Amino acid sequence: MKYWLMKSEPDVYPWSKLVADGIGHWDGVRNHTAKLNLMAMRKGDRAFFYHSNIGKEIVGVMEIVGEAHPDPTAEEGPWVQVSVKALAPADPPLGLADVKAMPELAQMALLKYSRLSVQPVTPTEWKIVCKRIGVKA
DNA sequence: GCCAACGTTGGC
DNA sequence: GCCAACGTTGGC
Repeated sequence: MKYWLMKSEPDVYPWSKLVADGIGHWDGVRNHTAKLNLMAMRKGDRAFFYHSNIGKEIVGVMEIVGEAHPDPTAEEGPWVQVSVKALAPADPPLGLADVKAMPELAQMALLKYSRLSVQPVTPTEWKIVCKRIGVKA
């Protein structure tokens, strides 16, 4: 199983909307590195839901329930989306400032590649973050 | 509102 | 193929 972190601006698509929807389609990704990560996802992988811009915190955990397939919102180019399902909310959420304050998370892509919207998380990082957000890893 | 990082575009 | 200009993301 692989682990990921996916960003969404909460005024565009917040965690609460995914919870309400049940299953969500992660579309709109227009960056090649992010696309490669989407294509590497497999059913059963887990991902953190991160609110960018507003909140700047990890707010929940998702499961990948549908592997990469064509993104219908893409007007040109072969972009892809995946399907996700909310598993558990972060209680409490883990803010960007908290991540920065934890030396053991200093290598997270969240800090190193701050503009990448779909990024991998190592199993070690996954475990550490889960512990902090009250979610069973 | 500003700025750093970084991707994309277009002239040459 | 290089690089300047420009656009976008996202933190502060």
